Amino acid sequence: MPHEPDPPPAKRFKPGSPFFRLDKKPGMLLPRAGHAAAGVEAQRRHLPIYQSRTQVISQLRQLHSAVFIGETGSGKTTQIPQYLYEAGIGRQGIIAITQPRRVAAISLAGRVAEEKKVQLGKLVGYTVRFEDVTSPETKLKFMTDGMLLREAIGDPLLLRYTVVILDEAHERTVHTDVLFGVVKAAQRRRLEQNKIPLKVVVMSATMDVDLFSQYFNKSPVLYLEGRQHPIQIYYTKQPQSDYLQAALVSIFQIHQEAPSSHDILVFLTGQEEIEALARTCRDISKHLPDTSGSMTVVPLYASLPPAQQMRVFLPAPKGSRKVILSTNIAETSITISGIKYVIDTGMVKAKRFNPDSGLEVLAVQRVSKAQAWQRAGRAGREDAGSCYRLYTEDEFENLANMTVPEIQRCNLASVVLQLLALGVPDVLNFDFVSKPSPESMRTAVEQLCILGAVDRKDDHVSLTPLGKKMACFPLEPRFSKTLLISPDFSCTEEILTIISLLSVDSVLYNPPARRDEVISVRKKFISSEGDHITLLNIYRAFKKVSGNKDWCRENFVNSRNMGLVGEVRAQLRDICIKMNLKLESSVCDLANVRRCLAHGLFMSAAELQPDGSYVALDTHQPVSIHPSSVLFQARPVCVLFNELLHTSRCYMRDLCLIQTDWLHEAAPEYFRRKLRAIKS
DNA sequence: CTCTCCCT
Repeated sequence: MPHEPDPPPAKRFKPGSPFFRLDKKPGMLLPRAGHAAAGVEAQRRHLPIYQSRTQVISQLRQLHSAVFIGETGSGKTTQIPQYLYEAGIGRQGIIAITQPRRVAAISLAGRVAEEKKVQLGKLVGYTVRFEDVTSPETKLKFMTDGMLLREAIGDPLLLRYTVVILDEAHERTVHTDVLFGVVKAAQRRRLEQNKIPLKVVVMSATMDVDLFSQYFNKSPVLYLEGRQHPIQIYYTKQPQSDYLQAALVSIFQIHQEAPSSHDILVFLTGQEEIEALARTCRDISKHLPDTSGSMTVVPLYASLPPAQQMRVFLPAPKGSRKVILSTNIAETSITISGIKYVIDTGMVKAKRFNPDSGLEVLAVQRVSKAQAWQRAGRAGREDAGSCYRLYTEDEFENLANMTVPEIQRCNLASVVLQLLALGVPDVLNFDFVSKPSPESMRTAVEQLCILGAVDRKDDHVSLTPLGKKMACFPLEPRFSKTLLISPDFSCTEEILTIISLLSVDSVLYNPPARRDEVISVRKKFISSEGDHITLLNIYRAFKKVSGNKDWCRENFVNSRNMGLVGEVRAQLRDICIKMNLKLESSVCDLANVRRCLAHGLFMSAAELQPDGSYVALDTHQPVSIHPSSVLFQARPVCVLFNELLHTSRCYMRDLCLIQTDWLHEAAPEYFRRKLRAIKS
């Protein structure tokens, strides 16, 4: 290398402030409770929240809406629902507690059922997609936020519920954000109609809850202290130009100095980076003197097969240090015990949405302060820990306070369709906590118009009969549309399979280290008609061996995701049957299947240009075939794509070969307008 | 010449 290497950043660490939040708002300040004893009841009494039980109950009795700030370990999520129930608040109906993630809903319900000494599914239950463990006796119901939203379509006033607790509100998922508006409207309308009132409780782990409080008519904010152990924060003295190099140096500095039982968790941005750093760490640790002890490097990201993901929970061999290299999956979704050190690169890969181009951009960007605190917190779950931030304190101060809510970063077609199905009178002016831009709302309405899901007269938007049917499917509008027109092409069974495959994470597992093997084993499934048909072939082969796990391993198929495909397919098929859709199969005529796809997905099409490049027909922007596509080497004249993703270039992912004239027969008016737009 | 993460 021509340049002198950067001096190791870890040498320049200086101690920062320990992890104490001094900006506590007035409210209920609780002393730290002693250590939890055995016995479920005793453990409940030892939670920090227990000592303010009476206050919490009396507040909740009086208030229509309340906002809680609860630190990690405060016990808010398991205790507040029980306090409400035990105090007889909202006994006429059900207390719903929403979670952004399925596993959280399931495990919390299990925990509370244990505490109440009842069988799960009786008094305490949960509802997530594909699983409803509730009964008529259920009064405390943990559910995913998406599930409550689905239920709201049939019951916009949420009349089954007397209390809705929106937990993890700081994460600002689209579902939670839409629910804010739904529960607020339900609360108001129930009051107007003299129905049983709806209590709303918002729970957040971060301090900046003014927005929530303002939104719910300035409802009071109550503070609950947690049981987070102190975390020493370190910053670098100088900004780092290469966060990977900085991470590497920090890992080995800790490795040289700390006892081998102290595990390290490193936050990185993606699979490729993680696998590369894993390789480097293993190489270096092999060449260290024996005195420094060995190192067990474990990669962690979502597309890893389940068996490999489980490795993060296994203790390292005696005398070896566990180093986990993870994406933001370890920020919230997966909790690993024994982490003493967190190394935060300060970077994350995240999606942004450009409403003008309709383009989603996946880019490496800086985390928010809230995210940085979340990452640091992963070091203090059982004991005091340390967090090494690979950026300066100034850089930290310049980070955004909160991550931009997802609703301002995604395509809103589904959201708008859902709101219309809920009977929201004026969608364009829906009362969001954080408004998405008017352009992205307009883009969504326009997309739904083109699909025939909505009618627009001046500023009034309404659902068409087709749109009403589309909203019944838990799918993106373009997919429900494709499914609904599939009987015209006598291929509903094939479309069900393809859409299920496209709406879960990829069923293909591509370990970079075994690339040649993957290519040779996948050959037998590949179709010159594109990725959709290739996926269909894989699904059919999977069915033929009845989902055999060994077959999956040999063929680099992710069996968990493939299992999910089966569940999604069964659910969609049930909805089709309820709608009296004719379920026919077009086993051999796959051209017919592709023609059906063209009729539903015509908005995502691209055409080959004379110079060999591609242009998206909707936005006219230059696009390229993603190298993972089976059509990467081919030069198809006209294709559909499942997704546009802007990374190093603007890539089309999952392509399907089609004929250009199918597009014109599918949406003549739309393409006539597009042509006029090109000419002018 | 390559894919953050959830969810109905």
